[in-house]
Amino acid sequence: MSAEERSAARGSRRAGHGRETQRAERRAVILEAAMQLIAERGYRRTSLAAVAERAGLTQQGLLHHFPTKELLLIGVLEARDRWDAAAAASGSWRTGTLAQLVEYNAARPGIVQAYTVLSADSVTEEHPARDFFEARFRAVREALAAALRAEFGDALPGGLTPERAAPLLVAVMDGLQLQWLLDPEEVDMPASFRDFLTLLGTGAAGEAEPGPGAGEGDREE
Amino acid sequence: MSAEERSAARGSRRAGHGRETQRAERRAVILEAAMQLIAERGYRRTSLAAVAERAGLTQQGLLHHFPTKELLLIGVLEARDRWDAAAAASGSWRTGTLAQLVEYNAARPGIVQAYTVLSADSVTEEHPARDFFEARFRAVREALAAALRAEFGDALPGGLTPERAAPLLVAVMDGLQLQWLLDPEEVDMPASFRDFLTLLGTGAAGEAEPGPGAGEGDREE
DNA sequence: GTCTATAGATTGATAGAC
DNA sequence: GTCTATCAATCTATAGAC
Repeated sequence: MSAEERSAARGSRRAGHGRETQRAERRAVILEAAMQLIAERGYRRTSLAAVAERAGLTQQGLLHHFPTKELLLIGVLEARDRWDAAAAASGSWRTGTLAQLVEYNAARPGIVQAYTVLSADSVTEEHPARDFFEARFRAVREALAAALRAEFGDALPGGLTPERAAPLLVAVMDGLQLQWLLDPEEVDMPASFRDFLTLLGTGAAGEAEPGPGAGEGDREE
Repeated sequence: MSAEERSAARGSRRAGHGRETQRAERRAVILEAAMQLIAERGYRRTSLAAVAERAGLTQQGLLHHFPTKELLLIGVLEARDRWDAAAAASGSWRTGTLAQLVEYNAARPGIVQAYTVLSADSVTEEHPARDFFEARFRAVREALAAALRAEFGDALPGGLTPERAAPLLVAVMDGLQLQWLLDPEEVDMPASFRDFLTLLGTGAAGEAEPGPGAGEGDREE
């Protein structure tokens, strides 16, 4: 009975799926639970027991998949980068894509919160994610500068070089996220980001004020 | 003997200084230690015992001045706002003042780190500093917008209204701090901020490119 | 007002049965 | 691969002597 219950709880083994797949699914469930909790409470206040409970196993079962809390954190960060692949991995960035990404983030406060809390937490001494974020920010700035250079050449319409615009773009995105998380009613993150693109001169300045009565484009539903 | 030792350890009571002053000095020492440690390790990883040790008293002595860890945190935040009064309290903001503030911050990574870690930490659930930062960001945006309006009227040279520029200014400052803390060699925070002021059209655009060979002004020594 | 002592809870991690 | 049981450390906070 208990064996059947456990088997059922894990989901019936589908044909053609080997143990590798099951293992990966289990890890994915754990990582999802960990990301949710880190977003809710921060990394340090998130206990392994709480993650395990939400993932539907015991703390010790969790430690079988991620031997330490630090390795679990790194797993979460890598998963977020995978999820975020459109922004971090491919070199095919354009400013329009960035505006879409901000739009996308504005609908997912949990993930944004996990990222905001973790990235700021990582500046503390000997934080396990410090190297990760340092490398990530550098890579993002470089990829962004390269993409801007490919699109606009040596200078953006606003006058900045791509290399000087890149850290500002990243800063605006992160800074707006913080204000928006604290006060979503007051801060219109996508609109503010479009304002910044307009300043840079890379934004679709025409689209910034689409005019009233247009029946297409911005509809949500 | 022990009474004399204790009296000596606290510093001899100077004439004209009452108990109130001693108490305030004691509190200031504790707050300084707490801010240092929060900057180094974050709020949650900072134990009361560690703060007490650095402040030169026991954990229980500390709890006499700040009955809970949360009240200590609030004390630190209020002290930072007092220290930061030039930026947060007075309504006499101008963009030149902001550039100076960024410059000033660039020389004080400890305080910037405490602020960055705490503000991001505060977005987590039921964080004791959440209300503080929500109110603070709102007040800063409003004061900034009012100052910009007084200086430039309904629209900045770059085209934005003061109310739309304000959250971007705050975002750039916070976002640059994060990147700079992680990688001070790579990120020139004051220069990037001046780039942003140039975009806004409020910056001293002439100073932005002083030209090579100038013997004055930007020297670091 | 500061101390010693300790309560009371939670944490990350290990050992070993099944 | 997941479980039960448990450890050792650490934390915030309280009680009471001096």
